[in-house]
Amino acid sequence: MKKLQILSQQVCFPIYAFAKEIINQYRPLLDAIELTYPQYLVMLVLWEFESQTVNQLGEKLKLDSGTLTPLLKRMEAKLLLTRTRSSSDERIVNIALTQNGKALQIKASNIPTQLIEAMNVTVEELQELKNIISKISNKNNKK
Amino acid sequence: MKKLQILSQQVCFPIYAFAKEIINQYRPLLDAIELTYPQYLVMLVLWEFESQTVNQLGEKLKLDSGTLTPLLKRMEAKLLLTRTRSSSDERIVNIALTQNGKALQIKASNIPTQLIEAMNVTVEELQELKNIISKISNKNNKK
DNA sequence: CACAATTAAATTGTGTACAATTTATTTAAC
DNA sequence: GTTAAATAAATTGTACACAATTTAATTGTG
Repeated sequence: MKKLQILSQQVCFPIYAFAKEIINQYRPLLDAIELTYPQYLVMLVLWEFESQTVNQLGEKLKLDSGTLTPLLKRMEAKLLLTRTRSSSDERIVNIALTQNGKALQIKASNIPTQLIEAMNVTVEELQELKNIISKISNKNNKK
Repeated sequence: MKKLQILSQQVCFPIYAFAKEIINQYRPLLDAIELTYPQYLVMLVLWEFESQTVNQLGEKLKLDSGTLTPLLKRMEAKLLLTRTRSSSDERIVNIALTQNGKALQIKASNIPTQLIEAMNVTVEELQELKNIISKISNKNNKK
């Protein structure tokens, strides 16, 4: 049993470290458009779906309102998006892109390619990684 | 190019989400011994190496002193470890386990097995994941 | 030997991440 | 139709994570 309590034997630590490494590789690219990685993820969703509730964003990005509310307020302050209470249901806050936010998509368009270059990986390798993760994740989502 | 700017096409987001998922799966197990995941990683290193400098811990865990200093102070407050300035080089702080810290290894011994059970994965799947990550990571470490 | 360069931690400041609670609104049950 | 249950965000509090700077000690060079 003791063998499982050694860092080099850990199977989860490399994933934790690799996820951080990815975010660190994104950092200089995202600095150029003044976004953090989680903020960039919000932009990806909004570029695709135009308008989203806080809940919808949270489901897609696996983040709760405790994380999203302040994050979205910072993005609102940067004039990237608007936060508007729904008139039909005052509990819901709708997040929508501003012109600024929409325009940013063009400036960000080369980031995916740049990241893959910076990480010195092939799309195939990342795809392989993605496949294994989704294989593992899906087992638990169908409960 | 636009296709690469869609969340579902992102290859890095699943890794980011999966890393968080792992930590969330660890949480209830680690709550029982009052450790966070990064604190657990520190314990793994110290169970293996007995004494480490802050730098050595940082290299192994890919964390800097800005993260480690307050984290180690919290662990010191919990009487798991001691922080002692090296007498031969006053810049260096040595981290060593207390009896409490050593004793915790036994209480933590079933966590790896419990985690794999909780995540509903096989060791083989995690090993496969680890292999791909190390294949990718190693390409960049030999510069 | 003095002093610049380097090194090791600590500090400061910003931004997640998430549990737990709170507030406000809506829906459901009686 | 009023109150209880449920829902959506926001708030509060704790703990990373990391860039940038600071502090203190050590090493290297002339």
